[in-house]
Amino acid sequence: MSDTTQGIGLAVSTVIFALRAHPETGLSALWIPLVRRTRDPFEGSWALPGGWVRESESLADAAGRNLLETTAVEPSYLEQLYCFGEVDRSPDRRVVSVVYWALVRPEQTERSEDGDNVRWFLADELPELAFDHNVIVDYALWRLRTKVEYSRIAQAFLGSTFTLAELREVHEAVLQRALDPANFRRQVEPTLVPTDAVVTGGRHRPPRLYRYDESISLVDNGPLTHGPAPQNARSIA
Amino acid sequence: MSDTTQGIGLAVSTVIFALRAHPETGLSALWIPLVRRTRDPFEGSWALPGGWVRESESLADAAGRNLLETTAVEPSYLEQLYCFGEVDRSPDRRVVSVVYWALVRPEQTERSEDGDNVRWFLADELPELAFDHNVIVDYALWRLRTKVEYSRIAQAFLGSTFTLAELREVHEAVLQRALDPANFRRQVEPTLVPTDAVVTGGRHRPPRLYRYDESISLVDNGPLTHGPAPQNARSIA
DNA sequence: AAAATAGTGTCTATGAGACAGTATATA
DNA sequence: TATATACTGTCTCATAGACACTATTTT
Repeated sequence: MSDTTQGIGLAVSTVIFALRAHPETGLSALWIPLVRRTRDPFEGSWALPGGWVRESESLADAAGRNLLETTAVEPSYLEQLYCFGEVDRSPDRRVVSVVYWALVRPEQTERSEDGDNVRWFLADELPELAFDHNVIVDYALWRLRTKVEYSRIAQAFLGSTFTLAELREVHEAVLQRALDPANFRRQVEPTLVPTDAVVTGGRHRPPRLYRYDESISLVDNGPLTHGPAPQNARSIA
Repeated sequence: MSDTTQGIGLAVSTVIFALRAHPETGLSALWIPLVRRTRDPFEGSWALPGGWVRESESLADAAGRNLLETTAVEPSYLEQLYCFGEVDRSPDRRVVSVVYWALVRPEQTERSEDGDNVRWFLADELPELAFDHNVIVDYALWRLRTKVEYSRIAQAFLGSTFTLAELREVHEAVLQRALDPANFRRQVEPTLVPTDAVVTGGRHRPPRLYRYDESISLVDNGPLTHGPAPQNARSIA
């Protein structure tokens, strides 16, 4: 273990997911914000929001800060995705990127409208991105879709109360297939707390509002969720 | 995104698992090799094998190289575990560690006997380690145990051919509980290829030898296993 | 009453696990 | 023949999915 005089740059990038209507089908779909690069390499290309890690901040903090700076959005869920460190992934100097993925609620994206340098894209219809960012997004999508099936992260897309139909819509948007309302109810209802409120105004029987069961964590990430040490997931209510 | 003049050290560490008999029960158990630190911080403490990432090697290559250097062992399975980057995890300077975990076969550990600076420990009975390495091992153990239940990585602990009893013993050692031989057979046999050979010499009916089904990958890591981009898992036959 | 969604009941297929029973080697 | 493990058969229970049915609101 010799001394370190590394010229390796350490960066953090974030794949931010939000749900919005698909412009054609009208159904909910996954969107992610990208930033336009203003310098080489890949000047003019779209890329994931990111930046260098500061010496005084943890990786998760760097991800949160950068996310806030570039898209004015606070996540309701944030988790480390993977650390990308191939030698040639940046054409000039060596860069290692710790990538996080985040889920945000619709109201959290309101302050972040499309500008010249930030634009929201359909996650499944991205242009060619800078660096290896297409692969990174594909991996993040795979992780999100896998995790929605065995955890309760879908709730991070919704507000503090929601109907079962709304929660089902989130699952359907992420998994890109219709789910049976009856079976879906039986699967998720035990993990929710019913409120006394219902939603009136529709032209049909008013559905009940539910809220999170705080005693059940959204995901099980093993020892990393508890304990004093590095956190890999944080929920910001 | 300002210029980078980071003083952050980028290191790679590896949690290496092998199966050996438990000194008391005699059953197979998980062991990991640790190295004794020869300098501050934590001089004299045991720590995970690791070192600085060189500018010309990928993270996985750095893990493989370091593993070979410190324990003279080549892994049959190697996967990125997590990137640890809390600010205060090293008492002097800032260090970000990309941690890998590896599985090795018994014959692969023969060249790596215990010395003054390398010693194998029972994974569930470790002393207090340097840095945050106890947390890291706990997380690696959790990941291994989780993954054994839904993938076929257990085979990476065994040679090219093996009996169902041997494979079951691996699962039992990792999961720390007995498994029903009949049910275990039905679960894993469809993923194996039977050979014509059997093992004679025991005082009972000779069991058949099986080998890997190469057409089924040991794990499903989504887009990262395929494609041209960063690999997060490699199987070295 | 018609329409639309909320919510319940129930049947079937599948897989995990418990455990009895049969097969084939060695001592 | 005794014994030990290999291997097979089968029963039960829990869960996922398909889908029929009832409930309750608005128009």
